Amino acid sequence: MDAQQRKRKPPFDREEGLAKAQALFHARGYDAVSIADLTQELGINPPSLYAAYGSKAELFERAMQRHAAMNALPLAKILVPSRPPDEALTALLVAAARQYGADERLRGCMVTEGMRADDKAAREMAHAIGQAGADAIHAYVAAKAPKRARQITDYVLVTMRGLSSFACLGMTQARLVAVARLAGRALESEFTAGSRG
Amino acid sequence: MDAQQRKRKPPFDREEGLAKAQALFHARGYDAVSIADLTQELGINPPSLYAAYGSKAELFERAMQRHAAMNALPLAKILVPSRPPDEALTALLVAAARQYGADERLRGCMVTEGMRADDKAAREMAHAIGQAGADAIHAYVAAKAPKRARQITDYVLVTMRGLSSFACLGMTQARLVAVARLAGRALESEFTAGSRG
DNA sequence: GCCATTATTTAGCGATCGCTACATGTATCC
DNA sequence: GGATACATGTAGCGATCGCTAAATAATGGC
Repeated sequence: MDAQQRKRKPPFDREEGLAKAQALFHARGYDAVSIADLTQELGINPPSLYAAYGSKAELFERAMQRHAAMNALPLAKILVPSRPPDEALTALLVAAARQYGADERLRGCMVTEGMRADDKAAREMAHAIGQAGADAIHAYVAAKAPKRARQITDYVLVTMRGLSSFACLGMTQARLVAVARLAGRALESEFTAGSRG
Repeated sequence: MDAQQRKRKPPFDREEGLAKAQALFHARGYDAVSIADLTQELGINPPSLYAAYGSKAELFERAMQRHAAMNALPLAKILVPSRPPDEALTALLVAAARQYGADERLRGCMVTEGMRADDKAAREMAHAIGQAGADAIHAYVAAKAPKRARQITDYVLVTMRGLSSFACLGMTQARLVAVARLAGRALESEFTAGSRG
């Protein structure tokens, strides 16, 4: 350590850093991404990260919010009330399958997968963010089949959860979409008047 | 450390220890269970654990094998060739839903959830063990609808994966079973001669 | 009795975890 | 210029991770 001076880089781009963190968390999941991974990817040191984002959990939360804002499925466009509900929900499943298998590195649903993190705080953040989407689907279904809304919503969410998991496991987009289409067939007779209760 | 003598307990029961480890891994998942958790639960010290089971990953593998041997779904009894295949596969989904939601603490499928562990070795062990079940289902389906075997098998596995995840998230057994039954409806028209492909 | 084997004990290894104290540098106000 | 605010740098905190070396106690063969 001779005549070495400490150099300082200009302040780093927080939005760009958040985008990189989002990609890392999405690709590997909350628990498998360390602070060291993040600081290396963002090209900064830990104090800068904490000054900018507060903590690993808060950074994860902001990354999920960014993901939800930029990559969320267009529920409002897919679940239009004028559409036959079985067709609309099938379209939702297919759209999810497409997105979950679209990017080779960012597979599955970041929020949905986050719900199964080992860290409790991360889990709860993911659950809170995911609840909004679940509520939207439930509200749509309830308008079409009030008595069976919970079961149908459960089914759609379970299928999406399975699609996300298999996407993370490497299933191709084509196979995911084929599964989504087949899954939609279970809904075909669910919205006819008085069907099954 | 006065006149304190080192006392030694009798050798611990390895099978009982494996059972306890199995429960721990099932309840919390591979990554979230530490060696300290295991040694405390088994009432032993780390060297005893390593002498008996080799490593954390090997212990996990043996726990999964034990789980598969004792708690596996009775595929051979459910997927009997004489049964209508849509009915048999629905029964499989329902049986899975029942099992995944049966025990308050041991929710979901240990093997299936293990496939998503952060640790690579654990993931691969779970994948290898789970492959046997997937192959069995595929073989059954292929005997009934060779051309659509992969898609139908994918659908069944995705649904089971979703059921396991939601079981881990706390969904009641009744709701899981209802989802399984609804999921089965997608299969009703898949095995009629020449349907869709 | 006596040794070899086996299983336990205490104690701690090196690595990594999330996170932070403190000093150094730059920018902004006056 | 000088003071203040702030973001960066180095360095390292205490805790936990999976795992193990070395010493001690029980066991079985002879």
